Amino acid sequence: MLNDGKASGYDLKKQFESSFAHFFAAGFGSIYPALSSLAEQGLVSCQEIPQQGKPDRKVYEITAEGRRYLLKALENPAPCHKVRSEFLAMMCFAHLMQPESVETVLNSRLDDIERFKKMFADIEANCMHEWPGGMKFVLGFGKAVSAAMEKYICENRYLLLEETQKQSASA
Amino acid sequence: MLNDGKASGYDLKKQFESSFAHFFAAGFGSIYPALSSLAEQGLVSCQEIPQQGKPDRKVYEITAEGRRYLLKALENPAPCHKVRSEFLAMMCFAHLMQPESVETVLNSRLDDIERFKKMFADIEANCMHEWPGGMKFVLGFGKAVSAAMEKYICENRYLLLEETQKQSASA
DNA sequence: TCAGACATGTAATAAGTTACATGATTAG
DNA sequence: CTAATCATGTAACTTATTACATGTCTGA
Repeated sequence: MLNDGKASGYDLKKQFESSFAHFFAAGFGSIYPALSSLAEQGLVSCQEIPQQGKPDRKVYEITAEGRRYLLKALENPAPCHKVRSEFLAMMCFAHLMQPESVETVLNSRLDDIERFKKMFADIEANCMHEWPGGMKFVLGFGKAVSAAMEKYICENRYLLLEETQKQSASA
Repeated sequence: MLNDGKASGYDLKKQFESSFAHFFAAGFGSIYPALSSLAEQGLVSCQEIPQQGKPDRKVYEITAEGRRYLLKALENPAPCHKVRSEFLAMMCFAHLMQPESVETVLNSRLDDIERFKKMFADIEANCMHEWPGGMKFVLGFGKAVSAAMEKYICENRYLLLEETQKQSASA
């Protein structure tokens, strides 16, 4: 991310919460130690800007060595793409749940997707023009997958509810 | 998984590599310690079956207490669904890559998706009938999302390649 | 006046991955 | 004869999450 310009840990966190949110999570507990470690290795440099009332702002910038390192990292021919879904794990056992409980879970998932869609629209309206094609591709990917998930859930939720109904009727 | 019947760690691993592969990864290093810990807590019981030439087969079975624990765990109203994609992270920087390198990455992703699709078809043909609706929903979810990813990549890969071409032309 | 943005970090814990360690049987 | 399947586990290491710790400024 620093390859696209200087930033503080706080700035990066905001990116993780917006444009990167659909495929990569990171909290302060990962970001700050990572920046320190990168600085130690000489892959980024750090400029401290004194401030009143809050900790000094530390603005990080990628170095020439950092750029070389990034380029080498981009040579990985088969980067992974992993999903870890407690949601899907839970839905495997929908027949053990109360129908209202299944509804709640489904709706909360749909809400998450809705939030992503709003975020995508926001990003598209604001900062998309200044982005390279790669970022557009990645944003579009998120939109396409979100839309597919939403459509699938809406069209197939009956599969889950039928069974819990049967369950609660026999119980 | 033990709720659907007895199994050994080895058996569970096979499930993680087939029907669960698209939303939950686990290796032996996670499975065996987890089974031991569950047994210690009394949530599963273990029956050791002696064998020659290989370690005793340990068949685990869920206990009544384990079932109660599962039911309580299924009350979580907002289970998470996380994606961690080195693939998408890499594609953000496609403009820094060689066009052939981008092609390689894209094709390897497409191969992965193809493998998933074959696996889904296999599962559907074999064991699907005996499954509860939840498992069918989850399998269908995987199929829908895989299809959406494949379609998106095929229709939008030009976004990535245009830029690297420009890059290599100007270089 | 109260929430939220700004701004950094550490420490403890939890979780996950990888390598190591062993070895028979079976199908191609 | 070779690769895969069966079958278990531990130890070391890497990674990520959560809670803690602090405090100002701004807008509603």
